[in-house]
Amino acid sequence: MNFSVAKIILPVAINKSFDYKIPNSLKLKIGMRVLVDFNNKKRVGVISAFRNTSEIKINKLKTILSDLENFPSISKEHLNFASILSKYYLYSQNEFVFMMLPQYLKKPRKIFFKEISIIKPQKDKFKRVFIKNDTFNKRYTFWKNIVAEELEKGSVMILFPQISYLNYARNILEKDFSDRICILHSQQKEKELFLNWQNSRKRSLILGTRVAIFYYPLDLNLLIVEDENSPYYFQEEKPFYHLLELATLLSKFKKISLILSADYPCLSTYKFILNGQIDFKDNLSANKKIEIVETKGSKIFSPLLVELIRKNLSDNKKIVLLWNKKGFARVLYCNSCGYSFRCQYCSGFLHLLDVTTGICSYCYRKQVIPKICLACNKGYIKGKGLGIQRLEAILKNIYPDVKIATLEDMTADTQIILATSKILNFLYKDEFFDVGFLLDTDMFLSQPDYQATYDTFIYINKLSYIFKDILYVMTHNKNHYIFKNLLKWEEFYKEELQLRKQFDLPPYKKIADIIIRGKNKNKLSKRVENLYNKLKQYKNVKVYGPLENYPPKLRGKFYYKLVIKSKSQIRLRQILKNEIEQLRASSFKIALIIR
DNA sequence: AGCACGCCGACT
DNA sequence: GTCGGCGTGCTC
Repeated sequence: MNFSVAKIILPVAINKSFDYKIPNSLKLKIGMRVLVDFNNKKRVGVISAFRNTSEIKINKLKTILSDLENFPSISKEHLNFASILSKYYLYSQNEFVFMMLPQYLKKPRKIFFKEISIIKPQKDKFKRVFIKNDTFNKRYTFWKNIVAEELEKGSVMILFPQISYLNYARNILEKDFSDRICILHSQQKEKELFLNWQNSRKRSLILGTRVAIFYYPLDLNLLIVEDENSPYYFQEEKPFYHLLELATLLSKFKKISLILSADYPCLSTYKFILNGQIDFKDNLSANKKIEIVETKGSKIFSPLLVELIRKNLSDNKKIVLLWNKKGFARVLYCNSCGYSFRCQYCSGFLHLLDVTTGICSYCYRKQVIPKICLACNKGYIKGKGLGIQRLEAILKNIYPDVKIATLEDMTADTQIILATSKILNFLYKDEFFDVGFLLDTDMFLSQPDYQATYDTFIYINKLSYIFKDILYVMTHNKNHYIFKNLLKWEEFYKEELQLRKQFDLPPYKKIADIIIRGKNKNKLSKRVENLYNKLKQYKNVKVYGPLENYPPKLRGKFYYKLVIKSKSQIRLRQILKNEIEQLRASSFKIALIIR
């Protein structure tokens, strides 16, 4: 049948397609890219449907200018999935469709594809399994055969939290699947990503970061999320999705299996494991050596620690001291009038980067710090709070003959290395150290965030893989419940879940932080108040606020926060979608964190 | 989303 | 007077 009108999806932030007349000369299919005149600009659009009538007067319709390909880049199924996603994420179907197109295809290029016939494998069951083991290598040996089996019938996608991890895994997987591997991540050049995308359309093994899920091939047969507890899986900008959610949605939509693979599950996954919604395969872990050392007094380098380090040095061990604060001092103040240096654009204190430079902890703007206070003209500027650089200086005093350096500056003969949590990247380099000392355990535990204990648990356990001999965990508070079950993870998880339940926290209740920023503080607070009153009217949710966000001022803009709690994640997303979409065309910007 | 249009306040 | 920030409405 010959249709006269095509519905075209264009890259705009509204859930709406636009009707165009079809010229006789063109053979078009759903999902094809075409060139159209939209708002007096030539834009690439994607055909979503064919009609013979339009709600717009036929003589007002413009005509499609040209086709841009011989074979559709987007399938009907992808259009459908984009529509499902738009129901509760802060993006329209249109925007999701364009997320599924590589950048190269968003431009008006005419492409001739080699036609490929894709046979969608017959799948009819959504199944989730969690595979637990210490390292990627061990987990891989477990699911390698499943990948090989599923590749017989279609494509497999494995997602990684970071590009460095992806490259590390690629080296391992290439030995088994070299001819099938396609890599997709956001830092590839336009052309490169397009070529990889093209290769990945059929019977491929795709390795990618979180963006890759939008490029899934039609014959996708199995989805694997590696290192599933990684914080990198949360997209902190629009459309604010968590990859685990998206992976679950896609697997359900396509009725395929989802393998979650990590050293430890995230708490919400563990809750699903407990109630039987996720299968669980635990493979015995290696024995970890973690020792909790109670420290007393305010000195970081207590006599006990000094001796412990000295003993390990004399045994010729390579030592890493872990301290997660950079720079020299954390707060700069005048010892006479008490004036403290803050960033003029943000609300943050300046940290001392080197002898004369202060740096804002939020915007990284640098500022010269005078010796004498400019406020009272007589006091000297002093620093409070230890940064890793100051720690290095103290250490060189205690051990004058020992080679000490930071992780960035270390050489082969460095004996004591000072490192921040960045050291976790060594997990993907297969490099190990002998002995570790976690010096700032208490600071991790006292973060004002309900996730602090869980995050510390994961941090300590991940750290322990890096050390061949032992990881010493220094604390003033040995009675904290985290230490009771540091090596018995299920005990820890059960206790943590119980606390979360007791205090109405995730994964029992879903929480959204709505963060609104704007230049005009008064107008902003009125707007936030307004939104609060609207949100309050919904049933079965609790709204808190408005609160000043932390930091309350950043790069010259003010930040307010509303917190909304709900039992149902979907309901929460729908409410947010309703209320926040209306605020789009205002001078205020919104960020969302949903946990 | 991006853009034009129209309204109001502040200031060469 | 007019420049520019911001709210509103439209795009086939």
